Amino acid sequence: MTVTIKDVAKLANVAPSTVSRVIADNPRISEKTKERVREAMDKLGYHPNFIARSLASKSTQTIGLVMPSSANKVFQNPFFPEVIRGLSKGAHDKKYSLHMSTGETEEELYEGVIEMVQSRRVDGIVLLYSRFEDRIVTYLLEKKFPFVVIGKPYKHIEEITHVDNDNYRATKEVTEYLIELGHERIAFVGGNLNYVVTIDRLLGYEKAIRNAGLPYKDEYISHEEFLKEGGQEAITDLLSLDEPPTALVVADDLMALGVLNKLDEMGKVVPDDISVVSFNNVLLTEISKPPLTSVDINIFNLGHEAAKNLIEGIEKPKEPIKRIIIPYEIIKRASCKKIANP
Amino acid sequence: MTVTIKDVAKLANVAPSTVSRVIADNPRISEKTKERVREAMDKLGYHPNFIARSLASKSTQTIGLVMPSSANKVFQNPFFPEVIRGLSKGAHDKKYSLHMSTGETEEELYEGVIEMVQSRRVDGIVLLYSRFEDRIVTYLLEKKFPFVVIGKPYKHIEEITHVDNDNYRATKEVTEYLIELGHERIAFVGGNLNYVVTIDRLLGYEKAIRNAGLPYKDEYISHEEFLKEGGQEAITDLLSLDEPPTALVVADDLMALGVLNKLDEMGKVVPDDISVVSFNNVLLTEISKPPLTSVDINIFNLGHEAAKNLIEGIEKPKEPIKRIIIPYEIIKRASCKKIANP
DNA sequence: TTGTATGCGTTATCAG
DNA sequence: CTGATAACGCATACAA
Repeated sequence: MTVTIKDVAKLANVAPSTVSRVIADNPRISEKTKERVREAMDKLGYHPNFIARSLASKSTQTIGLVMPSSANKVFQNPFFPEVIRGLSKGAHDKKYSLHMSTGETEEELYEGVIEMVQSRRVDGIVLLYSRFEDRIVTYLLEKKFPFVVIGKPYKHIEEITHVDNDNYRATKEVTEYLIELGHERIAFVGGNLNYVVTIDRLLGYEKAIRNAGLPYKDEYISHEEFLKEGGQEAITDLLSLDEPPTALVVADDLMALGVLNKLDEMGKVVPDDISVVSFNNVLLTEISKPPLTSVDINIFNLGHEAAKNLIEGIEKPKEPIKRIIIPYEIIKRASCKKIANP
Repeated sequence: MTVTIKDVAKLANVAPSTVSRVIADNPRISEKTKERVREAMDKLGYHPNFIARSLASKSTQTIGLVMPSSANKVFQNPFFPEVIRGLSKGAHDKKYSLHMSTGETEEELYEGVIEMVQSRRVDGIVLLYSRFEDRIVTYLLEKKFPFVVIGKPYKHIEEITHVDNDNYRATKEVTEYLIELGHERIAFVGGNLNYVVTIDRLLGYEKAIRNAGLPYKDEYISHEEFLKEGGQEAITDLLSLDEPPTALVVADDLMALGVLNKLDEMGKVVPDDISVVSFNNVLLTEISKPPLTSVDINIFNLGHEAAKNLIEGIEKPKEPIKRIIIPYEIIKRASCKKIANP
């Protein structure tokens, strides 16, 4: 039924192994027979069976993707399509393909990873996020299974190849930008504290505040899950302080959109009454009202480099652990303004 | 190094084939030996090798996903994470996993599909969109390879299992809703005409307009690619007509967001000056200003049913072609209003 | 430069 | 109920 290497061999009057070598473009085969074999392949419409090849060569040319559990709202963040686009490109460049781990809950996700590793379906894994105390990381480390994380690992930084932005510096810089605009009451609206990136950004914010000699107040720090639900309350709380902030550093564009919405509801005008900066620079920032000043963290490249370096690590197991820092850029739009009169 | 079925067999004092049967939970094996074998598996930390299993059983338990080319901006639409969530659930339910085809251009995408099929990496394919004259569909049909499309196939509807909404009726209904609110000048802002869904929605719109005895004007129909670029111009054009529309039917939430933005820029207030309805009901609709009235097409279920039915088709090849229609629901928010005085 | 033989880890087909 | 043994389709060490 299906045409195999043997059929090709027969037609081309060579041994199956020769056909195999032609597929691999082995230089020790003469051009003449290569040509003959290729003709036979064409004539029969032959295509190598990836499964068989994988079994024999013990390599799947596939990388596994681990996303946050799909039940999680984070999943909806436009960050993911974009990072996948980068991963896809990086994989495709080296003829790898992508396998998605599936799972609704944390538990299912973890099992999915174990399954991928044990059943040898993938040659390596990319974690699309970095959180505290991640059992998955512990497991992969222990198994010595090739993987890279996008973001900064919580622990074992020296042992894990990762692709990250300098979120500390980026946040420091963007906070300094607000300070330069004359703001002295700047609040930080962070996301889930379980993600390492949240902490990095918080620390950068703090550094800028302290460097400028401004008071670092706990009331100015809030961590709300996401969008509608909590994010909204956070804003209400912030604005009802005795000295409400005049500027907000929001850790994510999508969250910032929710913030913008809430501010509008409360009758606050951005940027006249309050300035807002956020992170990621996804498509939405351009079409929000007003367009958001946002830190472009170059999501595509995060994915691209992750795939590229994972594959290098797979193919050259002696490759050292790497830390790749992707540059960021502050994209100034219309959501920030010099403070009127303090 | 790696522990195989043979190691388990040796330890449990049975034949490898018996171990294989225990894995498959074959009822003809006595509980006693099953127990013994399972103990051995545990003790050795055995895990079946998926690749080997696939080769022997000629089934990969994997379904391939075909998304629009990643260069395309459509890729950024929150529709995709959500539909993937559904697919993921549907696949996971039946112990299948997901393989992503990668590719930046149409050409690469097409090659990716051929590769998936020929190399037998996947048992079936889900097309996450439906467009005109899709070579991929033609190819899969010709190869008689199992696949389902999300959306309505352009051709060969009777031969392709697909999961869709009744977009015609949904758009008709939502347009009628605007008519009931007193609107008589209603424009349609559609997306890319290459997608079948765009046409269905346009036709539903037309039907409602004609049913109500309103004039169907070409000037009220615009098709712009996406967001910023063209969508913006479309709005300018519409509003500079002699009889500008008082309501807009926009074919996609993300596009609607762009529209809202442009309207705001032009000093138009939604819904006081102009009403807007859109489609998909993604997360963003809630946090836009104003919150958008949107048709919830139940994206998750589109994906879930697609996976479910594809797998059924794979496992029972005699299964008939199916057409699954996912119900929709109009979610009324704050972007529509009774017309003041015509 | 090419062919032969064997193995990759399972499942499936026979027997018994 | 269980055990040999032959596929599955390809890669590779070893021969020639």
